[in-house]
Amino acid sequence: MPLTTESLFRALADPTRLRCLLLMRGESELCVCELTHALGEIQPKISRHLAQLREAGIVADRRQGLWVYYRLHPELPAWALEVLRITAEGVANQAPFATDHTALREMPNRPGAVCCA
Amino acid sequence: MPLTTESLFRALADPTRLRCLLLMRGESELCVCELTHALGEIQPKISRHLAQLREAGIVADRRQGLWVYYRLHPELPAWALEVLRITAEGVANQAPFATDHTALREMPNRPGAVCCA
DNA sequence: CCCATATATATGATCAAGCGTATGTAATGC
DNA sequence: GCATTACATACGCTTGATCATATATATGGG
Repeated sequence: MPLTTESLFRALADPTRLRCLLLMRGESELCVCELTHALGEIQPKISRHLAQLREAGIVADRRQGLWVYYRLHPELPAWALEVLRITAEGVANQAPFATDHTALREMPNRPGAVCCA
Repeated sequence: MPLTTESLFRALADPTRLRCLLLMRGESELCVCELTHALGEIQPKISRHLAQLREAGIVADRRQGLWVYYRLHPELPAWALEVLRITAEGVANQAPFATDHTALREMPNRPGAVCCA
């Protein structure tokens, strides 16, 4: 079932989901605890929104050990990626999007960094 | 109050509103009866959605005689226009968006055409 | 097997979205 | 003033979104 405008824009309409997507767009993939830390939200809230994005076909997930990594779905249509790109540029200087990337980079003990450095 | 990602994407998430916006993007401005006819929906439904778009600052309206003409708000930020452009291209061949433009052009007695031709 | 960590889901409550029908308002012409 | 046309809004209803808290599941290490 292809991605509809309704399902994409409904996903982007919630700031929590949009923040996650814009973070994933910058990094190759992110686990739940990284997103939880970067956004400063509680884990069940992040997990529920990620489940919605997964069910809509907007993100893909991959389990590695204890961690589940999320990334933009590799088969996302080009127009959806363009919408994300335009949005990322449009909100680059706005809260809370602007601070999410720095909060992520300042996170201690990031799983990927710990085991693969 | 500037347009937020939340208010824009929430507006685009409803197919009725998105169809109206993509039609307005192609024409200079459209009155309610033109949108009602093009979409094949009842008038109060169109009117309620247009009110939401107006309150969100996404469209502007202008009364001329009996008719109220709606257009994309002239102060819409560039990134919002870009999102609309990408979306219009992405769904150009999909129902119901593809047929809306032709349904509009085949409408008899369009107000603008009647009085100004 | 038991425990700790990471993530997912269930629960119950609150709040907003969207709908069709009915009615209100605004402009025009007679 | 009255009727007509165009548009807006109120009402009652149903459905769905989001949340915080609590609990379940999964993996890896002792």
